[in-house]
Amino acid sequence: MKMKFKIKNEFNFRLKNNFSKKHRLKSSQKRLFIIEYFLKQDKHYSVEELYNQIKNRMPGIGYSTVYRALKLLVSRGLAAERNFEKGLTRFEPVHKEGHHNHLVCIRCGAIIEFTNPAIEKIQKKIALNYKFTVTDHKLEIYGLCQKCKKKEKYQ
Amino acid sequence: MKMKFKIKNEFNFRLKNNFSKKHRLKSSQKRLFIIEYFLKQDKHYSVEELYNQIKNRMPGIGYSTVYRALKLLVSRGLAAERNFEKGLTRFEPVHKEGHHNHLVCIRCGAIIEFTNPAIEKIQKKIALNYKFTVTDHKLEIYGLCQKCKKKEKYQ
DNA sequence: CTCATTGCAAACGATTTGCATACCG
DNA sequence: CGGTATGCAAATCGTTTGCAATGAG
Repeated sequence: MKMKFKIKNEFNFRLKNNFSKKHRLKSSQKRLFIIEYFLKQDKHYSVEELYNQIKNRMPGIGYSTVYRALKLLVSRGLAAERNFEKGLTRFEPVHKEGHHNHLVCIRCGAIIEFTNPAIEKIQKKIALNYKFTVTDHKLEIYGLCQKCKKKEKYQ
Repeated sequence: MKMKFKIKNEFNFRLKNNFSKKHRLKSSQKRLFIIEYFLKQDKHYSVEELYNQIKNRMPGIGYSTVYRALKLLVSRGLAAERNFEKGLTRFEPVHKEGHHNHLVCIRCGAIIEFTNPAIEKIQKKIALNYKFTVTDHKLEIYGLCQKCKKKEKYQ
């Protein structure tokens, strides 16, 4: 059973181009499934989390296959690695520019992305000030989300 | 040979108070040496880096002693853990409030701290907007520092 | 003396890799 | 067929801990 490669969106388009053409990858069934699932979910997965979810939907899959698929996406600029918690890498799909900011709930782990032009602007100014050429940046605000705040109250 | 505990600055003052009194730690010679060295240098050390430097100055010291001294500082609020690179924890002295922002050179690893009231303000606004209670935040700008930019040119 | 601290080696958890096998075009 | 992708188990790397020995008050 082969999987047809449909160009549903920009992701798949970029995948097709980058994978098949540029690097002559054979885009196996398994890899495609992992990648599509990951991109579709659009969450911040650790390798293990993604592996567990994929495993249920496609039994027999190996941890390293998931791991390597994610690494592949990173190397092609289609995913980014994050280190919210120490000792654990999370992967997020790279949709577009500007998604470098996160609100992270320290209790339930919820992650909210946001963009803010004002902050971007200030960052550029600061970098300029120190004569830095910016390649990347990230802003993370840690705290309690609304839900967890309420829970804390009644404990 | 015993080491006298002099109150040179706020750090030592807090150390003395927190360590000796509150927790009845015996502040051994080795631990004091590590802590003083770490605080004086005021850099972003990994355990290993600090260990290597200390080892030269105080042979026979063990890795875990350095590790535990750093953890101790963190638990007393005198140091903070950072995860600039993945899989590696760096420790920085906590001098005062507001030092949560860093410029990190991706080539030479140089780290510059900075504060910016405007950014702090915007962060608060964003958190409020999502009904988050902020406990911590960090902003990291990655790029090439002036020196490394020049080097790149002539390679 | 009593309890904290230390060094070592071993345990740990996440990440990465070597290799034989399966898969793809 | 010739090279890529996969699964497994083992290697790696940073971090953490158990424990017997040492040090401090």
